[in-house]
Amino acid sequence: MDSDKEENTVEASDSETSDSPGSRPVKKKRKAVEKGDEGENAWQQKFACMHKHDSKSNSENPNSRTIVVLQQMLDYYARTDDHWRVLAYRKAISALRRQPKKIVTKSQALAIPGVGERLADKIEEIVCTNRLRRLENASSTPEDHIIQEFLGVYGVGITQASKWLAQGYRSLEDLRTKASLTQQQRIGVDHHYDFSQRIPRREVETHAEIVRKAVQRVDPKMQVIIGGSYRRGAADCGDIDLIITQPDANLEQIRTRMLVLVAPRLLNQKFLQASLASTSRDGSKWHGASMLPGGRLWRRIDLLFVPDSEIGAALIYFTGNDIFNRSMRLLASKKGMRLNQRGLYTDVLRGPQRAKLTQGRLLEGRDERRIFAILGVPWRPPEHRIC
DNA sequence: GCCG
DNA sequence: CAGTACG
DNA sequence: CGGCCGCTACTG
Repeated sequence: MDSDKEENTVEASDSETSDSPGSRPVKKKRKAVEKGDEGENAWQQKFACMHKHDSKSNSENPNSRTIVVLQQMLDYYARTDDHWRVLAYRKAISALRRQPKKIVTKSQALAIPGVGERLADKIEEIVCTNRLRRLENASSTPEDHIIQEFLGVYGVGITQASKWLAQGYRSLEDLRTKASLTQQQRIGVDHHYDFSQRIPRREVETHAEIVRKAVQRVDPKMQVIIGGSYRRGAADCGDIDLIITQPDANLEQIRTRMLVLVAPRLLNQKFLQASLASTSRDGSKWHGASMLPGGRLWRRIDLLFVPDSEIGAALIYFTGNDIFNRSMRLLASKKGMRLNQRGLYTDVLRGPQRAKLTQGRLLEGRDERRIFAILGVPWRPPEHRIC
């Protein structure tokens, strides 16, 4: 679910509210690193993670009209399963959002990294005519709307949506009554309305508090950190992202406690309503739905189980946003490293078929700031990681 | 779609 | 394995 | 031209 459209951040937000170990402003000698790398490598500036998000870049943005139209074009290509084109549009829109002035001409547009010949033409057309003929030719057929609606269901991607359309299903009601659904899709269809509603920031905190209470009843040392768009300071969120961690506990201990003790209890007391995806042996996540006591809406809630040694990398991953993460990971790989939700590693040596020859050496997993520093990315507080 |  | 999901 | 995030994690 796209939870970050038009991300409105809370002003003067308490973005570091939650008890997050590893995110303390540790005083270290990373000054040289930051100063030295910033601006030094011109090519590195091309990565979105190098740019801090400007909170004024949403509604009062001079290019907002252009962005809206390009976004519709992006949505169209998403429906046609053209994900590389979608990626290009996302990057271009992101770059456009950072422009302080309105981009009017093709040459102005071409000067923006991420905008090429084709998109520059489109930008100029949008500015001049206030519309995009290509979009009006391609979009708004009934089939497009149906695909769009199907894609909004949890567990439904472009492949399944297209199949259902070909089979003649035309509404969520059709799916609910006639289609063969996986368990996830069943829940997704039945609660589509609930899941499409935004969650006020305050409510996210309430959900987290209930989980925290349950978790600390098992062990007071266990911690709950709110991630996702909440940690980026959003005023409302698409879902609830919680990191469950504990000092001096490994993943297996945390997972076992969560799956054996905490989750069953929360299900029993009707806070957790349904499980969508749950780790089995060596995994680390729980996806499902929750509802406040006396509430009416089911909310999507994701739990991530994280050992202390990986909390820094997990915080980066679970804070996002997704474009920021991909940018960080791409940058890491260009520098001969790998970044995932567990840590920053030196590159794995690979043989034929990318088979791993060596495990790769862990550079950092615990300290969020150090991962930034090693990559040469100036520290960005969560609210600046919106690309 | 853009970029190297 | 393909499909879908998470940030 | 090929790469575009993750040796990501779950489901069926």
